[in-house]
Amino acid sequence: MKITIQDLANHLGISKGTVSRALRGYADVSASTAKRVQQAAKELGYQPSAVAQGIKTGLARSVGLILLSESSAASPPFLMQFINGISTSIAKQGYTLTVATAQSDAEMVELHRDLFVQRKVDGFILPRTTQNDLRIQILDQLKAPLVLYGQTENLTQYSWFDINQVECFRRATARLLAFGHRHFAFLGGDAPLFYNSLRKKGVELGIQEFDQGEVQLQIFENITTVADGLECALRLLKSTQPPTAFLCALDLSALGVIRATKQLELIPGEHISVIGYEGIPEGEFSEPGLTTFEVDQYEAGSQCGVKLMQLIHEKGAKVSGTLTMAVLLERGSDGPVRFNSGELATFVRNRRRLLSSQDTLQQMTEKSLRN
Amino acid sequence: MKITIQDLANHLGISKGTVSRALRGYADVSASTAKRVQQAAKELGYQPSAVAQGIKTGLARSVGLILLSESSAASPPFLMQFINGISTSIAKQGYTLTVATAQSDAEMVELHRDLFVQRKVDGFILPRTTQNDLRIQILDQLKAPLVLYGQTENLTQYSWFDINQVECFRRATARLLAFGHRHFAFLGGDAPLFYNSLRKKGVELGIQEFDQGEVQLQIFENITTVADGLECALRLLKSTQPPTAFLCALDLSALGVIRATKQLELIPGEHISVIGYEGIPEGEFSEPGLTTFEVDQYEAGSQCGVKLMQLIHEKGAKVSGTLTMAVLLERGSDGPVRFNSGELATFVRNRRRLLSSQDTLQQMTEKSLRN
DNA sequence: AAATTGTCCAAAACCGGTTTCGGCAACTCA
DNA sequence: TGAGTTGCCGAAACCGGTTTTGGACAATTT
Repeated sequence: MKITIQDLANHLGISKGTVSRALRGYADVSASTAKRVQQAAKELGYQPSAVAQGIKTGLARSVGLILLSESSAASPPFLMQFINGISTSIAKQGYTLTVATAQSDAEMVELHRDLFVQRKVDGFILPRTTQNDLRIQILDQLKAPLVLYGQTENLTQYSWFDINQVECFRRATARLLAFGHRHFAFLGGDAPLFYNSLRKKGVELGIQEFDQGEVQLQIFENITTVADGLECALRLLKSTQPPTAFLCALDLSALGVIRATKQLELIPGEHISVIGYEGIPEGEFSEPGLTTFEVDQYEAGSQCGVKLMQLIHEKGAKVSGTLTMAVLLERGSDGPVRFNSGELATFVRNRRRLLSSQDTLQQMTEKSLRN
Repeated sequence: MKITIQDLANHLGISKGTVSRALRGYADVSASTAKRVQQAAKELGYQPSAVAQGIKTGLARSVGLILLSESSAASPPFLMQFINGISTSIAKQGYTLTVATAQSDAEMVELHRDLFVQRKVDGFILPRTTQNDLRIQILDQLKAPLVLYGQTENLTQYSWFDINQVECFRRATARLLAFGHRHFAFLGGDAPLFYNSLRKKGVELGIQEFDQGEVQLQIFENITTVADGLECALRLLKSTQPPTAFLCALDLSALGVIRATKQLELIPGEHISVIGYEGIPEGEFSEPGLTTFEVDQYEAGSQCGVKLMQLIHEKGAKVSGTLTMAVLLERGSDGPVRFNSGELATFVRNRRRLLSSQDTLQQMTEKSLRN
């Protein structure tokens, strides 16, 4: 059914070795024979089996990307563009992307090991790096090529690509300080992931640079969904010392904060300020638009792919790290401070009284209508 | 570096053929030898190379999923769960998922051909099926196993999995008719894709069953984003014969409709009704929550994976189609009709007059403040 | 004219597995 | 005791490529 190199050789009346050398461009094949072979290969639609090639070269011509399925009740927004970037950048060298999902950290490690020892992939891209990443440990043992999307400790031994998140959050903080804000909340994301410490560090750095002893910062962790952000912001805004500026590690939680302001009939960008990070499409359509850092996930995937190709092909290739910036999208969710924390607390308290009296009014109206 | 079957055989002082047979569970190996081999394999961490295995069996133990990158400025919301479903269901038989992206339809077809001819994958899952799918044509020629996620014409020759979208939209339409709505808009999605015709058919069927000659239906196509839905709904609501019920092929466009109502200060579920399809997470957090059909993408991926495994392994396996239902999530965006189309038009007209006079007022205020 | 060099290709070895084949030793049965 | 089974395993063939080796022949040099 499928045509093999032997079929092609028979068809041309030459040996399969010659066919192979002709197709791979060796010099010891006459130009005329080479042309004849290439012609015939095209006509008969012959393409060498990647599997058979792999056995001699020891390469599967595929790279692995393993995702934790648990984390993704909502799909990681970055996924499609990231995959697209990887896939496109490695396609040039005939590589494809193998995607697998693990249900737990333990399975994650196993999967990396198995895929590599079974030669299903030649290397890995590791997103969502942690402080002490178990995947890195096992892949180190196996001497498997890897590229990190994100940073970790002891970075010098690995190739990696990342956004300068410390700088992003430093700038975001400086921006809000310049707007006059003095009471901050940092809504962190997945605590075990390295990005979280970087974003937090950026905030702390920004405040430290300013430092006049008057700045308040409250820090929260594991605020990863809209619901989390909503709940956290509601609690804070109802407190006696509410922050006037919310720095969110993730756009999703920032959208939750905006939703909380809606419930209290506060206006983001006016009564309070919110800045997110990632640049998910929904941020453009919230009311007001979410000020955030837009990350180019295609570029990230692409760079990771290129770096991994270098490690796999150029033996003795140096590892390399790259840090780029995300772009600040200035939309409407942040702005000059209007209330300080105390004033905001009072404002919210009055609003809630008003709202609940409206509720009561509405309940009374409805009740009277039902009777 | 990597341990081969020969290494293992030498280590045990037996032939590699015996090692292979022992590991694959042949009966003509003594129980004691088999145990010894398995023990040693575990200790030395030997796992057979999938590449080398593949050359004899002719299988790559991987299935292909090729995505059109152009379509995904926003990531297809379904992606992560779908991938998770496929990956998990095929992992049992040692299969992995190969994901590639194409930039155009032509490249899409090429990629399918090349990946199969090069034996990088043993079969394909085809999402986003069209009426006359080019991918199917080429894979037919190659006799490549395939499973459709979605339907197409001449379904009997293929294995496929799909949601009964006709029935979903028939029910949605019947529901809105029962609520008293008589003026409908159907906001279709990608016109070339087969799902679009199915969802439209469901709407038409629902209306036809009811048919008292008084129902109006306006149909639109290629409304695939929030922005599209917003723009389309604004235009419709400002018209002289606005629909009171919006049936949206996609949740994203339904969210756009809801946003349009916000701009006009209409209340979805009260002044108009909106129903979506897909069950994206954002639908839960809109105000009001979006009534929609929730599709289990994990299940979809899983079923596609299982069907494909059957086609690849059980030779002479029958093709099979499966149709399941999505679950209607009754949230707040639809409800009993309040205005008929004419009344709604008047209502909107008055609202707009009011809003623009507010705008003018605000402009005047601002102007006076500036002076 | 003989020796050397260069060109081109067939043959064979190899990659790491799987599977078939055949043979030895031990056992069964008449 | 001898023929026929059976259990177990080594040897070898095979899968579809790549790469090395070696040889035939022509062209060039001496």
